[in-house]
Amino acid sequence: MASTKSFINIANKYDRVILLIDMDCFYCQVEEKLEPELKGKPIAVVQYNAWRGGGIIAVNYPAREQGVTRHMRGDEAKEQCPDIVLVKVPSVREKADLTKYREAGKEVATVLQKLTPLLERASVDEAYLDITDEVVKRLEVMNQGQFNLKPSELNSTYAVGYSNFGDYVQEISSCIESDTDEFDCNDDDLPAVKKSNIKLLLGAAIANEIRAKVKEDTGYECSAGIAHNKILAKLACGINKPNKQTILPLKQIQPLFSTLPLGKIKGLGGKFGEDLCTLLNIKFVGDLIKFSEAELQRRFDEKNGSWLYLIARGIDLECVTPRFYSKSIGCCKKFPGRNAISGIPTLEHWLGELAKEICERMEKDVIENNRKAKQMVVSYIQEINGQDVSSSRSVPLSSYDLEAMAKCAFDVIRKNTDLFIKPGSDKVLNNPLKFLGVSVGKFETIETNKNTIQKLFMNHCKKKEQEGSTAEQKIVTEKEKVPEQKVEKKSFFANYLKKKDESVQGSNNIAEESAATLEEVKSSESNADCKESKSFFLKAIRKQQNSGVNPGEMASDVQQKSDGSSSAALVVEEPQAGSNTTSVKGPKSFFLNAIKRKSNESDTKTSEHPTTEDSPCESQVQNTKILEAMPSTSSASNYTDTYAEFLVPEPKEQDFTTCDKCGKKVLAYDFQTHNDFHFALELSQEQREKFRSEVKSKIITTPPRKKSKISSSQLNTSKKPITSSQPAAEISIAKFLSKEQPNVNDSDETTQPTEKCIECGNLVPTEKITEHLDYHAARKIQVEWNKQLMTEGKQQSVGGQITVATKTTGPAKVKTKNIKMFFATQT
DNA sequence: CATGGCAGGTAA
DNA sequence: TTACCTGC
Ligand SMILES: Nc1ccn([C@H]2C[C@H](O)[C@@H](COP(=O)(O)OP(=O)(O)OP(=O)(O)O)O2)c(=O)n1
Ligand SMILES: [Mg+2]
Ligand SMILES: [Mg+2]
Repeated sequence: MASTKSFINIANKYDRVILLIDMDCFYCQVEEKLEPELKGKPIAVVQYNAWRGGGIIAVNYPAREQGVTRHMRGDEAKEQCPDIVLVKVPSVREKADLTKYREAGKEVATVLQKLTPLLERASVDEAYLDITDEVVKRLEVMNQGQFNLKPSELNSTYAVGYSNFGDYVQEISSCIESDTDEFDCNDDDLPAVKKSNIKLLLGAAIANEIRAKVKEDTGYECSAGIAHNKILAKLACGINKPNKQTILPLKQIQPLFSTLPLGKIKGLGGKFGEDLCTLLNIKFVGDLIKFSEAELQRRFDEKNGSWLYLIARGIDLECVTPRFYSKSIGCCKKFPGRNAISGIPTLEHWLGELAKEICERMEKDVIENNRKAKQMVVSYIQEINGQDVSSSRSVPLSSYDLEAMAKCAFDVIRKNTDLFIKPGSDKVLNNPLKFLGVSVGKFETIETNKNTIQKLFMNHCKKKEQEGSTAEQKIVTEKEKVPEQKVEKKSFFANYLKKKDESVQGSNNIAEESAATLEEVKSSESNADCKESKSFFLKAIRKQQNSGVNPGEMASDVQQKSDGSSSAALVVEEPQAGSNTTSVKGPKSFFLNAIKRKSNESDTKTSEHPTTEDSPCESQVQNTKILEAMPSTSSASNYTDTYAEFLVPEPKEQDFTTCDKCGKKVLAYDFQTHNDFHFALELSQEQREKFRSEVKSKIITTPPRKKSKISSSQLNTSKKPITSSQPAAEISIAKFLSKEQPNVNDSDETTQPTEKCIECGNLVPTEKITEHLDYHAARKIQVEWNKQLMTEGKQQSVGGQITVATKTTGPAKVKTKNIKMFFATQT
């Protein structure tokens, strides 16, 4: 198994152009799209509004203006902003269900994937895109004299360090012209540094196209960061939001870092970042630069030390690893405080609910992605002697059956708990559970008899295409490994599968996992075949169609090692996926009692249950025979009481629930405990005494109250200082310091081969021609830019054009701004 | 007792 | 493999 992450060579540190696309207030946008009347109003998305109005997990921008933030309770938000509309996350099976946001995220990612092969989803609402290839192509087009970048393509773009974006563009050309400010870049004298700004600018144009397409296809708005690596792209993205994009130019990194709190860097926002600040007595990212790599490695560890050393310099070598689908499917629920699960029937109930959700999502996943999870992980937190102890156990997963999974999860917890059942009882847990989680992962592609051979050939054909299209990589040996006797069929399969590829592409069935790895991808970039005016989108689409493979591993010429990347095998559609053994709803029913009783008695509980009695699982289970896998659960006792409050997912404004047993009014969030109390009452007197005495002793022996969490196996970690050093490359930057047009041969010191520039007719050393052409490219950008500025007087139309480009009907801002404002001033 | 429900990555 | 960290 390739260890997920891979890294580029440091020599290519500035070569890539990376985008980070992050949706604006994503869950809110999802809700606004579903309920368009919400647009423009302040809204927030909450889950579980019963307690203090629920917890806010997303806030739209109008609401942010009024000071509403994530982490607030719904009630606080109402206080802060009385007009706010609180939208609830759907509750399914008495727990928050995030399906609609996952689906929306996938919809967006699908658009991105179509445009950019090398995509890594980083969360439900963001993705990294490596667009180096496309940028390089456009650069070549520019250098051939077919210039195509217009200022309007850089609408909504910002550059860190420039209050007016036009200044940035202007400076790019003057920078290349006079070259003097390459001085402050005491970095390697790489041509990459010179190309940096132009590449980023082209990246911004591409980002704009991508964002426009996302808006067009999905209706959602997003922001983007444009930089030479993932860390900086992510950082940049957050600087201007919403619906904006931000370039982080090389030369603005250090100025930015000098006042940027360390915690703003992804990965340093937690304890590690805190430790860093304390141990090194620093506050800002820029403060890191004074430490040698060796010292950082000594104080932390080798890996972190090197990483920090580079980060301080704005360098991050992590590849964009192509990944569209998640590696795991999980769900979990907390049972805080007095909601802790203390009865076995309650535990069974919740494991059943969690397993049910997992099963449903897995069934969708198997159809969509043609893969099966091979492992299940059960996580839980139990309170032991007043301390929260978290554990997780993994088990091999062979069946997708709800009951089997639930029973398995139950057994896992039981077997890994020293004292599972309270002594003297058969239903009371010795250690209340405060958290339950079930997740599945370790997916493997389904190999049916039918498609195994097909895929074999598919992969084979793809490899062949790759070899043909990229470079002179042979791997002939591997090719010849294919059984000879099947050679005849080969062409047939190739054609057949190619067709398949195309149709499957459209439905985005791309599996990222596959075996083919190429050692070195040459950065030839000498392909002059693609003609000028072909659109980015057309090219992207054509690329996809040409090879059924996810072109990810080829996508970047600067990605020298593709060991961690994938040549995705396309998934063959399987019309009868459901007919397999996957959805066996057998007669065995571990939790039948729980489910049955819930159905039977739900009407006797607090009246208004919007329950799921008609769900196929339950009705089916009801009609099947009982197999009592868990003897201890067989006896009656009204355990539905123990989770009754969760059967009322929407208690509206009722903070109180009436207890059926004693008629008392009980705080809703105390109800589970209250019912556990009744549950305890039903136990024998003797058991109860025991129970109480233990509770007492617990209270007595519990000192002031610790909030610490511990794990079942305690061990102390110590640091491992390892040192190594690395010489820094020193290359002169003098050769970039010419005046006027750079690189032009003004003296005859030459035995060098030269070339006549198609732009200016000057003779330029052949090896410098690209660089020289960059200069012209930059000039042209400026000229175009200035043209735009010239017509400022009547620019209203242009401004309108630009703002209308996104088709927003909303508050028509910017209307009366002059053209400078068009480039958006930063705050 | 109170963000909660996710998901990915790493050390040991 | 498990516990923990980090971030959305
Ligand atoms: N602690 C968190 C953070 C975020 N989310 C969800 C809700 C968000 O809408 C979505 C994306 O998270 P972001 O951090 O990207 O925040 P938003 O997209 O909401 O806002 P922004 O415009 O700042 O990106 O993930 C969540 O459930 N819990
Ligand atoms: Mg977002
Ligand atoms: Mg995000």
